[in-house]
Amino acid sequence: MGLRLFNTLSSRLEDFTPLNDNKVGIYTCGMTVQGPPHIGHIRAALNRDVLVRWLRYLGYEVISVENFTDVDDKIIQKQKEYKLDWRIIAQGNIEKYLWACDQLNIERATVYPRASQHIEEIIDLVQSLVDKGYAYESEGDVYYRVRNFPRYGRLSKKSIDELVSGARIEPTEHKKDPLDFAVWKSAKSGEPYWLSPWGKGRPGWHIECSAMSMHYLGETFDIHTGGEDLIFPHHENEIAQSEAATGKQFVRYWLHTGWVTLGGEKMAKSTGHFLLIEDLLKEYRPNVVRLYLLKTHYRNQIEFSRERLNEARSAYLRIQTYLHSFKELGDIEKPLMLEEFTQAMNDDLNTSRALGIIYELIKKGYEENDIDIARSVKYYLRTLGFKDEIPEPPFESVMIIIKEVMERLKTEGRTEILDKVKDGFLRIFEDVNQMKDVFPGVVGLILDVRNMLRKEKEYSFADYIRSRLADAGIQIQDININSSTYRLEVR
RNA sequence: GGCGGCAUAGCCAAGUAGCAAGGCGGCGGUCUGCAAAACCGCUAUUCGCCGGUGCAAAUCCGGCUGCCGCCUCCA
Repeated sequence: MGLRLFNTLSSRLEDFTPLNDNKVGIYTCGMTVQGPPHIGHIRAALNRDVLVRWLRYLGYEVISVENFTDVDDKIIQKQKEYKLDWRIIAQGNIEKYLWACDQLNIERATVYPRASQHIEEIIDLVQSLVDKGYAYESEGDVYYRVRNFPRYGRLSKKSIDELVSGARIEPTEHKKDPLDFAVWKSAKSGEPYWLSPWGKGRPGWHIECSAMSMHYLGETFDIHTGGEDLIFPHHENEIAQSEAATGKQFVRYWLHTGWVTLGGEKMAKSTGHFLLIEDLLKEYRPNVVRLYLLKTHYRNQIEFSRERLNEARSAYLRIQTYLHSFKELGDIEKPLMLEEFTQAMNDDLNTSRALGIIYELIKKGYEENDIDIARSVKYYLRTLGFKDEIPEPPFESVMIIIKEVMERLKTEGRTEILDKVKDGFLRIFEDVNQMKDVFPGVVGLILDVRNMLRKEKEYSFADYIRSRLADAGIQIQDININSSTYRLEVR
């Protein structure tokens, strides 16, 4: 069975078939960039990343578009607040967002259009809505006439009549009906503006996504993703605008990501109740954050919690420990348990189940000591977008440690061991071309010294060496009294 | 108030009709001078509550309870 996705439009799982052969167009509602990204934004981006990766894995050619809404009421407010041009604020937040995405190994979208770069398309779209009678001008604003679009509410499962009670008209607005929403807003003095048939103004929120998505992906395209909170009114309005203008179906599959909550409540910029991704990444490795987020199915709510993140860190460490127990891993063409993994991912991107398969493989890997199992684990981690992490040998630290050890041997008068270390050094350097190749030999030498000390029950010295190596990111495991092995920590 | 979602072990989380994946934690063990390491084993006769359908239900239907969200800016 092929890929099945949960479509918000139908509220059910549907078989996925692209509009054009194997080409898939995806539009993701990115941020309104009046503030820096928090973990909720990143969850949505990560979800898109996993989807795009999986579609490509299945052999589809994907064009992925993710927008930045850089002109809206909020950013204009910030401009006044900070006395900074809105473009500076937008640029700063866009950079932070892309930085965080890169950190998390979220593949870049094919294109990142900004509302302000597509004013022409937006004006054309507004004009076409006016021409068709779906929008009207009123004192420099242009409003979409919701009641003219019978399918309004289909995505969010709302009826127009239910909406009436909640709808309001702000004192600054000139709507004919409280349900109507602005597609073009006239500019007040000091606000950014573009020239339009309705005077100086700027796009309303919603219209930019219709204009940009159709510009890059066509009037009908395959997948539109975003956070659950965008279903209403944002995506509902996008559908209304786009379908009214073209007379065609706008989007075929609507996918929505569940919340990240904090203290049981939804994170939101508007309430100041959120955790910046920048701060989170100071505490947790990107792969740990990815594991934490993928452990729950994308449509479910996730409670943000350090305990959960710490759990993810333990689990991640276990995966890494397993993989790093192989010196040279290599790749595999056809991994084990491929059918199970494929089924899980095809079932609406069930990453939770997919991760379960990875853990099963690791367990089996230890039992059977089969390198193909480790290669399969690596293969699946990559498929899910985890960064390959190969620990850097801490060469400098090791050189400092061996110097310390030699000095201590000297002061304690252990010339016998000291001589062995010197001999060992000569042997290491006899057959080496590059300094970094010396690393395993030097660590081995330190471990030999430690084992000699252990044999003599010089435990405090031995434990000192163990702890110095641990400081440098080298974890020792004693096999027996004569030999020890080590593993490098990923830092 | 209207609409929608969720409720599975100590915690997290898959599973949507046929013996309850997995992770974290905990306990026991192997190894060890010790271990914070590593591995192995154990850890839900039961899926919020009540009733129904059915050979069979966590899974379908009805009711109840609790939590969350949307209806206003929001990923």
